[in-house]
Amino acid sequence: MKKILDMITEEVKAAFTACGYDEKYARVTLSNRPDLCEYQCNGAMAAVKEYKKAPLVIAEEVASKLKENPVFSMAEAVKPGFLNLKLCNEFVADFMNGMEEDERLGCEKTKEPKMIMIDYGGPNVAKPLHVGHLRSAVIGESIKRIAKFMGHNVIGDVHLGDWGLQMGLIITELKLRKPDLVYFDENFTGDYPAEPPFTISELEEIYPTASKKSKEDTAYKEAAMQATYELQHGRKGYQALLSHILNVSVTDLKRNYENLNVSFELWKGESDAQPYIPDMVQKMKDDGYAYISDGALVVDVKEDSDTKEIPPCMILKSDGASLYNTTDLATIVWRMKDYNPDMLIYVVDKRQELYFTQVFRCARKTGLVKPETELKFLGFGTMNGKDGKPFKTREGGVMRLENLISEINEEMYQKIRDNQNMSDEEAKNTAKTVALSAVKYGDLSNQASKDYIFDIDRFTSFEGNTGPYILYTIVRIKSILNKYKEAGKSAEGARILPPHSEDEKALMLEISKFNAMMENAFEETAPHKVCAYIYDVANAFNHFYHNTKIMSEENEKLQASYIKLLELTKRVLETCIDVLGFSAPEKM
RNA sequence: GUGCGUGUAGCUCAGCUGGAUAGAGCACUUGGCUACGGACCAAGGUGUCGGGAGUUCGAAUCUUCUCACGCACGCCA
Repeated sequence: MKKILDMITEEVKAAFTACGYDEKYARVTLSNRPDLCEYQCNGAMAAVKEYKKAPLVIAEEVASKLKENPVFSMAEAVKPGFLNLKLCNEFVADFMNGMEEDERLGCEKTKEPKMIMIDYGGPNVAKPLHVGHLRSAVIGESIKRIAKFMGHNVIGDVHLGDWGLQMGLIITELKLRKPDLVYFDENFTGDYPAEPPFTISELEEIYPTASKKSKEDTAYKEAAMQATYELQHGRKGYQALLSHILNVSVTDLKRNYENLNVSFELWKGESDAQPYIPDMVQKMKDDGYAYISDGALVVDVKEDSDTKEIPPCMILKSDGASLYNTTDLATIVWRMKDYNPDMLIYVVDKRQELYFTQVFRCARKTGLVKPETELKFLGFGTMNGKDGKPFKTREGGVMRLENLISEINEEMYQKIRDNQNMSDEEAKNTAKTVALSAVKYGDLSNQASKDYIFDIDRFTSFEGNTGPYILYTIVRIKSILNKYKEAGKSAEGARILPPHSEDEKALMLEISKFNAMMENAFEETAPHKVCAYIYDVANAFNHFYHNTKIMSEENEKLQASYIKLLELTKRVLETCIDVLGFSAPEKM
């Protein structure tokens, strides 16, 4: 389905042309004076120079042409040269019916599906998720869903931090505690046990302990570095341990992400990129891109247009070891090889922007990616507490994500239990659903790139621009639809009639923006646009709802039309919250 | 020091590919409930859009200077 704005623009273009003006002046926008009109065109004022006529004259000519057009119920020229437009009710109703009949609500899939890989999540194995991981997961998941909805092939990769000293530390600590384990016996040749020698909670305790020790004890640290080295150079027992660590950790991570309604197609880690490093580095050397600078192997990534000196991208440290850049580049290698993506999106803390600029340029320069492959850095801002400083626990420590979520679940549970008579079980599940909407909507309704203040009280409120408010609106619609059904009625096959009130028309006009909004949200990778849209729709619906008695409407056809409009509203809202990554309960 | 980002109502945020009177929510005041779910709705006022200059018929939006804050700037990730 065409976008409503495009349909209107076409009509206005025709009018401009018919009056002898270039159609480029016929750009139509949403009215910024809803009291005066629904849509407007400011082209007459811009056309003054070319045609040497008063803007009002031009606007009036076009307006009189448009008055003959059945699409518009009003077309008038105003003061300096504005062209104010209102849509004909029948036209709007047709558009609603078009959306209603389409399973995609009038939003066509892209004609050129791309293979898009999204790198988000970024947890470290053996370390619990903390609040710093929240944004990447929430934003990445939403971007993924928006892209999928638009018809692209999308793969989310969690990109585990499973490489480096942290593994050596865990092995070292474990060896100290349980030296008799077969993993430490270099002469062992049999099969290693299938059962891991630790639980997730032990693992989560081992790492910080080891990390702390290594900072105080140099011998300990050296042992850990040695273990890391041996692990990375094929020591069997250690590799068996690594896979245990991975299994235990990933199982736990999956459970945590599931609670967030976040999932990944790929659970690859930094370690998966390691096999690609030697060839990649060799090729960079052979091609003459990589050279030694201050002992390290680097690739220049400066460009003439830079306003600032961009340091070279480091490929290997002066001791020959790989580093973050190396792993990320090698990750690009396998991603291109296995999936040949048209676009790679990184949902990462915005402070890493310079790093990724270097990595992207290096990948492009050394031919790791196709010239047309799009590399996109989607940096997000910090999640701050009410004091405007990075979010911490009351004690000032790093907040575990799990704790944050259960805190919010609990708060929501209290609210729901007090207000609804439902079973405890049901209240808990509903609370989880609503709490997730609070967290995600609270995050996504802000622009990703900005820092934002995580205010539990505000996010969990049922009033205002919040997730719960959106859910409440959906639940309310469901309730009416059920009542209608319980009354033994069906709106099957009914048409949405032209609006009977200003409120109803306003709701329709809001709804009609759906396809344009979704397309835009994808292009700008901007979930907050989806939030803004559903908030507008929810508001428009509530106005309409408040002024229109639906169940007591006696005209059956009109009532069926209302029901259809409600169903459409519900579908639109549900589709939107689905791409945002949460869902609505039946009751709340 | 250099570069990037941010600065809009008391608070939290939209708007930023130039348009009419700069918008929401929260908070505050007032009014409406034995309810198609009042967790709602209606009404009320709040602004040197950080500041100056410029471009333009027209600037929160574009250019430039400037102030404040934040972040990043080769062997961490």
